[in-house]
Amino acid sequence: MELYIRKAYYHYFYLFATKKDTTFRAGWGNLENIFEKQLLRNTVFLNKDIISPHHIPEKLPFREKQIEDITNGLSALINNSKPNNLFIYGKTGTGKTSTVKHVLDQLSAFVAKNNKSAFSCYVNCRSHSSKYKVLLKSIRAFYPEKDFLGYSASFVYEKLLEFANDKQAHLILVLDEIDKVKDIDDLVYSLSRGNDEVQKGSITMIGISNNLMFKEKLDPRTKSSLCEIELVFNPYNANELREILNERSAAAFKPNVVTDPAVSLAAAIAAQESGDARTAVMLMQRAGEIADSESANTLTDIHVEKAKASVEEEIILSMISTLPQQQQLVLYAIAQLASQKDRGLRKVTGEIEKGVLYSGEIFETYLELAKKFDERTITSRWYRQYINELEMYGLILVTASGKGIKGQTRLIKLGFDANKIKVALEKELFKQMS
DNA sequence: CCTCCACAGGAAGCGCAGGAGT
DNA sequence: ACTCCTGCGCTTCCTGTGGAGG
Repeated sequence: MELYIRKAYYHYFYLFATKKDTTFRAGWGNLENIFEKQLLRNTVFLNKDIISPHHIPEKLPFREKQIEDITNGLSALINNSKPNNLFIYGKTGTGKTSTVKHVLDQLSAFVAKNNKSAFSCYVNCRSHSSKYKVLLKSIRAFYPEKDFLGYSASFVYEKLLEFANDKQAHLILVLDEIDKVKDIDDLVYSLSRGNDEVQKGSITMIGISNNLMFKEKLDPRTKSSLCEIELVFNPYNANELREILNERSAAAFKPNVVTDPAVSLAAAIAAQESGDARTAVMLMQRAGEIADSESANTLTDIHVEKAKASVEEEIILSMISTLPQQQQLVLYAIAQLASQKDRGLRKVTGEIEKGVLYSGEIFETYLELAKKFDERTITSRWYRQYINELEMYGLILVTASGKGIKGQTRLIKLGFDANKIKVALEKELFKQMS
């Protein structure tokens, strides 16, 4: 199968290479017109970037206290003493990263003005998931002209200390998603040791995590040195989300485009899901796109309602695309069983619900599916592990079996619409088969 | 009350990949 | 270039649990 695709690919390139001189250039004239048209097209947006989830706003409403706390924690370096390490916890979309970046921006502006020596470096530990990788990433930020790839971990570490010592610098390492670092105890120990060794500068860690359990798993010594100051970012409530959206909408959309019910609905949906500002912002952005496609002049709650389905789909898709293939098959087995009519009409806590499945029957279906797809199978033990993970991700709901059911099993229900998940999984699984 | 059922989930260990040390 | 080490995904084996049924 792969061979055929590769052949088709070459064929395509062959055509492209030979024909581009004629067709491609001939198309230029049209291309300009398309963009011209795009430019003239009516849009509700003023600046779309501001309503994108990646945008970091200058003002962070409802985070004044956290900003103050972080600033206080770091303020020691103004007097050339060593700041405290910080540990920040909060669910996704509660503004942890934005707030920290905001404070560091302010700090670097202050430092430049007042001739202080402080450097900060942001490391996302999802992609830099070991002590070595974290050190490498930070040393690159401090010596941008030199590449230390290939040097040993201890050398990179010494180089970091040397930098702090030579420049009498205060280094601030922001470790986002710090729970992803495998040898976290080692990293924290080294960095706090380093902090003691540096004479006039300092090394400060700001750990960010959305996993509260992570803290409990740490070595007690690691915990006490990393969590010198602890901050919790609570989820936004609907009112706060509404205000955030209002503020951003004012800059992102043209005046008098966004209606109040639209903002209220987007805030309500996001607050209900998790208090996640990212979801709220995504909803507004998508609603704007939908309004554009309808050539509407105002953005109403109907657009937001439509955006909800699309945003939800996107979240599901991004979630399941990161799952291992076998786990996708397990989820597919659940979706398939749940989408069968009148399947799993079972009593849960007194009430009859639809689509409630036994753990055992899902495993059997999974085995059949794997056979059909010609894939290897995992054992039932690991299958249970996968089920637990799927529950953690919120893709399925799990309850323990009670009276009326023989033996001890678990009742499993999909967290989202079965057909939507099925379609998304088919896309994903088919992609991997080829 | 005992036994069976239908699982849950802990512990140990195995093979592999990839990084570190030499 | 080579060994050694370690984390990861997974299997094997096992003990535990709560209800049905005799």
